[in-house]
Amino acid sequence: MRWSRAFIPTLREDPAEAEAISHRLMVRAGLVRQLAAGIYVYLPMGQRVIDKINRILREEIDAIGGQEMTMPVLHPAEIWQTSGRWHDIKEEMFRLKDRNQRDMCLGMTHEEVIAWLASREIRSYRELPQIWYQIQTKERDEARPRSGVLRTREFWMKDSYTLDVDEAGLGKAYDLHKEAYARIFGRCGLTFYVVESDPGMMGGAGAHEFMAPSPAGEDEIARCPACGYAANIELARSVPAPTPAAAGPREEVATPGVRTIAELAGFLGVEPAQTIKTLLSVAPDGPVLVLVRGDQQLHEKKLARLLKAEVRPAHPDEVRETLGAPVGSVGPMGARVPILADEALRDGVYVAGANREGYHLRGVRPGTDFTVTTFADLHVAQAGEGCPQCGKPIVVERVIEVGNIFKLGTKYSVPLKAVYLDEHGRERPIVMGSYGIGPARIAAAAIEQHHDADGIIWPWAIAPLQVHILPVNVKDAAMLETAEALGRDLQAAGLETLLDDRDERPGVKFKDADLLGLPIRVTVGALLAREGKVEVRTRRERQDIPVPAAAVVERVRELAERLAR
RNA sequence: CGGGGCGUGGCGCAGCCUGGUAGCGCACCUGCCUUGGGCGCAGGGGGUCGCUGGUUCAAAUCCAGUCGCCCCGACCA
Repeated sequence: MRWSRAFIPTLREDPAEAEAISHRLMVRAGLVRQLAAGIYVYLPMGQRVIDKINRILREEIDAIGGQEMTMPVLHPAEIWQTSGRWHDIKEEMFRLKDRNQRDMCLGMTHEEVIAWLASREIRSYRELPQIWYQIQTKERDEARPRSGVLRTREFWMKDSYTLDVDEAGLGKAYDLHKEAYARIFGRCGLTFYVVESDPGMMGGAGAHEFMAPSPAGEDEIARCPACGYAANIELARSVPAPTPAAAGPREEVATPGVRTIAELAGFLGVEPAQTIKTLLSVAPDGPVLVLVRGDQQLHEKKLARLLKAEVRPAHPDEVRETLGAPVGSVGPMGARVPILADEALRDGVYVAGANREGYHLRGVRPGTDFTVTTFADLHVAQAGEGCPQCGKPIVVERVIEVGNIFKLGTKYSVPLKAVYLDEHGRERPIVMGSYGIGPARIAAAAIEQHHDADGIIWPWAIAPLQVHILPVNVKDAAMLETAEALGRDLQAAGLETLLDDRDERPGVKFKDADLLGLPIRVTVGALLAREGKVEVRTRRERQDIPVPAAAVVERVRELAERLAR
């Protein structure tokens, strides 16, 4: 490929709207352009990266028995009404009507279509298992698209679905995907973790996410470097340090003006961990009192999961109405609503609000002084707390979710009547799994993990092209001819090349080469006339190695082998 | 949906507070020059200042509305 005839619109400066590193570099290197919030055009270099990733996806999913198909983006409302998600999902689904006023929507995912297909075509256990997949765009009206290509309203997704006769079959299909995913992300050059995740509205029995660590990520995980425990922060467990012992009888103390845990601890000279944080939450069935230790944060997702319902914090006037005291002075004593307490509060003696404005109680023992309806894990796991498996300190990291796998079970097959006859002639629902990977997120995560101040450093397997040939001065006939000859030779050797034949100053071309980040660069410059040599360097090491022109293919091959690992 | 910010040639920005008819850098075009890290000189093209309405003799500038984009939070199958 010749740069002079290619469309690679690089930018000298960072675009104003781009914040995340991958966003800035993808725009500056001419990979993508934004059409609207969360809607992107993939330019030729960006498309090549996506193609490379998709090729790896196809190879690995095919290898576990996946069969590629293509499903529609436009769906009739019926199948979504049947599964119940037409109503469960709100503004996030793009909805429209056709000319006959029939309800339609744009596909956010394809469980319904798969279940519909299976319901019509699968009859017998003899036809199972199946692994079906597609690589296609998904449409979701995201509340807030952000970080360039990391969270968009239209995005590519490799989504596969498994159909099995029973849970055991699903387990096998699930494990096959888990292994395939690890190979995929490894091949793409990503550092990643496999973490336990919340199945959420996908429903079902189990789920994992594949997470690429990066400060640009939107999710957090807790993991244990010692034993390998890893989970999304939404369900990560942790063992907080024991509550410091406290002596003294139960007594009411005046705490004028104290509103926060920090103020309370400071005022009374106790540790935050020796206090109880009392929060009133409102669930559909009414208010509940939620207690966490003063040094902990309530995780609303955990609370919602426990109550199996959406919850919201109570308004200050609701707090006063329910407990007879303002927010800063409330506590569990005497409360006439269900009390949910974090497990860290099973033991210990605490300071808690007295439900009387300006007063707190010392010497409060949960379970003794008041009745806890349910003890549960309700706190946010924090760095340094104990691993739930081995007790060693956990770490908390920001990550980009690059893939997820769900055990769906029969959540979609039952309503959509995707059933088969087993060997005894009994009708049974198909057991499903669903598995997603976002190719654009892989690309962005790779950039987040592999870049320097000057640009992208592409992992070999997903680089748009492999070798950047850079004649320093194209008006020098010998340089240009040598560069062209090298391009032909390298291509003949099976390598993908970009020849920067533009009549630009060397500095401009060097900067662009660093920005685009092809793994290997061959510079044809003054050394050619002097010694008959050109220079070969890797983008990562940036160390020029003089090589006789005739030995370039050999040298590049060696480097390629090393870079491809 | 709550909070904050920004819309001025292709890109990045100044001008706005204190109204007087638009400027800088880069990019682009022409010529000369230069060629190992975003050269130099000279000349040139390109903008209804997001949109609508209002105030005013006069609006990029003041007022109202509206649209778009970004960031934080909520949300996220």
